[in-house]
Amino acid sequence: MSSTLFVSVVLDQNLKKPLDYAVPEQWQRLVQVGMRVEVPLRSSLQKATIVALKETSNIPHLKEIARLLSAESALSDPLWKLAHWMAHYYAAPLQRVMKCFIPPSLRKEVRPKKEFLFFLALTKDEAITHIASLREKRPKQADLLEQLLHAPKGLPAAQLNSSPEALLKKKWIRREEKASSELSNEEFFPTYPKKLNEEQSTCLEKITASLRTEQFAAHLIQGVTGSGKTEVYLQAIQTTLDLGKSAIMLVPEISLTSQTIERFRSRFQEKIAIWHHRRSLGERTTAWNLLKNGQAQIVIGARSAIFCPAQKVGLIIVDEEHDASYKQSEEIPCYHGRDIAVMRAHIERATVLLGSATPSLESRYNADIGKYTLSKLNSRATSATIPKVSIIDMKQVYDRVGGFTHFSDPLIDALKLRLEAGEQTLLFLNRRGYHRLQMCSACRYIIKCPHCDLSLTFHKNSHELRCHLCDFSQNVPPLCPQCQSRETLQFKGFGTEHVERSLHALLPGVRTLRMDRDTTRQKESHEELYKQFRAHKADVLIGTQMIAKGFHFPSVTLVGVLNADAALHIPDFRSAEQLFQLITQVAGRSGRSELPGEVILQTFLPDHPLLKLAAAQDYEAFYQVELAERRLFQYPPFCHLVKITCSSPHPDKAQEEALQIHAQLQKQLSEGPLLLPVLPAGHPKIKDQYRFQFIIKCLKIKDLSSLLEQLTTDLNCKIDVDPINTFF
DNA sequence: AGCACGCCGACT
DNA sequence: GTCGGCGTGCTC
Repeated sequence: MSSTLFVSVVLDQNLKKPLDYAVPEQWQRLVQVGMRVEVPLRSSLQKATIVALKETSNIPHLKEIARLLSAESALSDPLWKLAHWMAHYYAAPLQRVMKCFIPPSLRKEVRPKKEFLFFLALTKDEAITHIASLREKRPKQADLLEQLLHAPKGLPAAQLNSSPEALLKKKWIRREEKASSELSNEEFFPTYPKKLNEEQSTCLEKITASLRTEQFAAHLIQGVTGSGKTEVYLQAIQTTLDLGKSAIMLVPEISLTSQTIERFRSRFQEKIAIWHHRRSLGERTTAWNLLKNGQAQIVIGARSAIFCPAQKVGLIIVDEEHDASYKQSEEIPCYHGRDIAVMRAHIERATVLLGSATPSLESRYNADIGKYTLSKLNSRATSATIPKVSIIDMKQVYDRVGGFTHFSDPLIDALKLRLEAGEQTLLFLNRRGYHRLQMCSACRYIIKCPHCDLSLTFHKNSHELRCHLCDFSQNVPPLCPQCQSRETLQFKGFGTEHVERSLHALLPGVRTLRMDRDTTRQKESHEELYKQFRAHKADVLIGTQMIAKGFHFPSVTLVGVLNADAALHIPDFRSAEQLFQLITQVAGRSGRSELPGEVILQTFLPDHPLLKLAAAQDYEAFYQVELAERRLFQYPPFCHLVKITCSSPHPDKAQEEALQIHAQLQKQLSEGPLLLPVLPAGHPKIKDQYRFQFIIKCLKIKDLSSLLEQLTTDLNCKIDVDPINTFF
């Protein structure tokens, strides 16, 4: 082993550029790329990761590394390669990329979460005596003793009514370390592999074959809702484990519920680690360690789970690969979890499995040109049939009723039938709140958020106006803020709250639940609502996007989409695709067991070809039409897009910066990449930041990366490679 | 003149 | 991220 005199390190704190340090003699043979170290910076010590070993450095008078924090590299070889690829492809500073690979749980050196259980250390009689004597002067201690008296199996600290210190000191109670929740003794009712139908087994055979080759292979499973994709996943994972390798499974944020996890736990028991952003630092450290030392061979998580240190990765699954939550758009690096998954599989010589009922155009196209192996699952695995879909022309309804209504007659009739039959209904409306905006009828003033360029939404439950971009809220003003007229505010546009209220007016006694961001603010409320509806505590579930995804409600037989055309008004190349996926997904909620399902799409554009395709549930036809459009107008998958956004509290400055970068790129770019003009973003102002942006089209990101990388270091802008939308 | 505040650049 | 330097603008 040669000795290293200098190293480049990336600091944990937000410093874009790597810094060089000298290596003290005793460590010169020990240092490695990926090691965690502590280095002096100005007057303090900072944690950092070594990113390069050097024999020379251009910087004079280097300071020395202060401490080695790990004995070896924190990242495996493949993960290092992946990190560098990411930094290059997404034109992101290595520092930001390292943030993904070395999450806060490691950077802060959090110890794995320890949970304690508290027990009574006395006999029952002793306890009762003590409770009596404590009751007067130390009521809290008495309460605690009493609580533990009734809990012979012990209680975790979180459930104790008062702090246990005093009683611990007296040795009246004792505590024991609980096995970490990851490897809990909780028993899961084990399930066994199900018999596959012909489509499923053909698909699984292809996957098994590529798993055995131990070479990179990509599969796309295009399977209608209920076609049994998950069972294929489960058996593919089993094969992976049998080969002595580990598996990573990505699921959309929203479907990471205990239902999903239990399904996997009951098949694979303790070998599973769970990885997502809502877990505490301690829990994540536990999961990380289990994977790192090979105790867990399966990890299930949202997009960030793709960076976890699973050993010897053989299989990576991306469920619902078209789902937008895989794309990180707000923060740098703006990566796509699915694309990282494919690249990681490539680097690890693993098999990657993309699954969806409505694959993204990109993935399906990759299958068409032979990059991915396509397997179709067309038949529903259970006896369930594909639901009947009808389109209702709301223009006619409007003319006949003489005004706006949420519910067309066919929808009301269908609803009533379900109520009588004791079956359930989903109503989907992609807007929350009560009224969308309020306008003064005297002066036409629209009440806007003071921090964003967006009208405020009226929420009836909390009786306030709220901004859906920054969560600012205020009371409803008694006068028009502009012309001071009284009682001239008109409310326009309707959201889920209004639908719920109207439904109660229409069908008195109907039991409803509402599921949108307002009712799912608390941590567990999402799952709580879901359980309630499944337990038939309500007849109708009204909700936004989030009710479309992944849930299985056996007794839902009707789905109403109240404004099926909403997405068509957004000027974005992906609108059509997103609408098709959304309608297919909502429709998939209906009739998933023996009962036949029905879907009603209400729209003001009943003749729109896209809606007809969506109603016919004809993915192939949709794909051909949409692909032709993309080819004609040069959009992905026929090119790559890069979105560059500049923001500033001053509108002129934001625009100025964007124009400057635009001009600079224009000058440096050769033929090929195409720069579209600088425009205000779809939301031109968010949280007091004005935003200007432009799009670059190019055939290969490679042609752009070196230029973009230069932007990240010099200028203040956000680069989004392969953005999920071009408008917002 | 003296100080508070915000902006900006450097940090090895 | 965090610190310090610098310029602006306000107060004493």
